[in-house]
Amino acid sequence: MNVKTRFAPSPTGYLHVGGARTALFSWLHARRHGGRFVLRIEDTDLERSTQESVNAILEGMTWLGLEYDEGPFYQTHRFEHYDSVIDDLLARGLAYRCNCSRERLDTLREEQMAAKQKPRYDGHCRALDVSPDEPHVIRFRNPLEGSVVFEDLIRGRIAVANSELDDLIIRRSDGAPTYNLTVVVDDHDMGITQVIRGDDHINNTPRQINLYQALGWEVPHFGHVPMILGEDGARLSKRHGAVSVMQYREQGYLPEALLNYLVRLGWSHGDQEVFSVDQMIELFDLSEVNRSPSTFNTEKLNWLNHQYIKQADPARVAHLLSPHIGDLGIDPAEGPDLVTVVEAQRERATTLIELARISAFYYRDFEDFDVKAAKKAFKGDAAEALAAVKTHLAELESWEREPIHACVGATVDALGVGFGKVAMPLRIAVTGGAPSPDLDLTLYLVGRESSLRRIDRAIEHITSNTQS
RNA sequence: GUCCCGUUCAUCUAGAGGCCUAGGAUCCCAGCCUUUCACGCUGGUUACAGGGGUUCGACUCCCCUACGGGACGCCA
Repeated sequence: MNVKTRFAPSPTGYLHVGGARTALFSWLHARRHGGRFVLRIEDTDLERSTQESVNAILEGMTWLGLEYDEGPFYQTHRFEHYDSVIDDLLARGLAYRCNCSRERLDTLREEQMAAKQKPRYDGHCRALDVSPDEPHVIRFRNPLEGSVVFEDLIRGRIAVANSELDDLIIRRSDGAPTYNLTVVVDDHDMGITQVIRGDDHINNTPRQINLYQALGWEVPHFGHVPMILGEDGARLSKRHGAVSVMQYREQGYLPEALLNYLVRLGWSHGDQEVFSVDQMIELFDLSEVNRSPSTFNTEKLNWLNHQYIKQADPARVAHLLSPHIGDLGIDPAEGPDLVTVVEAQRERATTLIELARISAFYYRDFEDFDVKAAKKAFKGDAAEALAAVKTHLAELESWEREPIHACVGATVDALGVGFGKVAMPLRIAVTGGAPSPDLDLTLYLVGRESSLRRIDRAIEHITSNTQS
């Protein structure tokens, strides 16, 4: 069978992580089975849909690398088609006009709630033959008896009695079709074989299946993925922090890290934690997706991002890092090669923002010494040690790692002290206390001029502090 | 309220009746490594929601309860 899946967001906001994971699962299923992946924009709600949202969703999909084979299709471009389907249902008596007022519907709902019943339309207009000339909506004539049973790809068997369902509106009084109709028409027309979507749609599925059957169409398979909760156990929303996929890019996350985090949320393959996209495609299976909701955990995302920053191609990381360096007001061209800096610093940062921050000292003098580091390093004879090592460094013929290393060693020998007595103050003098790699590499990258200048600054700092 | 769905460490999860004195990962703690910070390595704390069955045996199957979530729109 030719597999075809889709992602069908409504453009009423950005692409959030929940939607992104649903899209990922859907995309993975298509890729895994050599099928096709369709992007469809469900914009039948004219009030809330915006072009900016469409752009934001497209941007998020692109950043994550979830490329689609068909689309984006827009439901607003297909209204004529939906109309013909609705007219057909009407002609065959499978739908009917209803002119119940909103007031009547409201009181009906209230009465049913008061009577501890599930609120639903009572079928008042079913046999009334409302005139097409007066204001009306079109309702689908849902079967009254029996039940709808389907085998969910993730949840297993789900059964709902038709007596629980009511006659849903498929065309509004303004003539616009509604979601439950358009989704069925589109999934059918586009040849979707597996409808993979959030589990907030589980309750819609039985009524949609009734629609498929009324239309004489083959019913696709359904897979409802559980939702993502915030750290407090409530549905993930803005108040939990970043929910937009693009916010993660801004905050210095790598797309493959987010993807890896998302794929492991509700799905696993034994004890494996790190998956390349190719591995996900090879191993992902809908039947292994969990049935319960999972909580979004930024700490684990951070760990994964750290892993990816460490193992990714340094040139690529440097490329992704440069805008963040720029945000600090630094031009990476005016200092050591950014790729080399990335290689030196990457195991010390969990995000690109952090990487930029701890790498700033290579490019410009830091403002202040880290208080704790300075207190620890600048004690005893630190000023003397710095003066001594500066003299040696200033005489160096070539500013390379080996000579720098030898130079520090020579100073240690000359002073007859432990290596740390010289190395510690020197490191803090040059870095200000930021995490840094080998001392000789650090000095080499910072450069001779800046290093010597900063040593002077440190000596000044120490003497002024001890005097006061 | 009614219907649908769910419930293993703080979090993500493994577990398809005996392999479970419940495994891995994140977080946290301790130690090692070390010229800073990290990386890395070693070790540690922490979980089968509760109650009934079924069975020689249940985290695994069934029922009930509790708790959590979703749906109940002329939103999607």
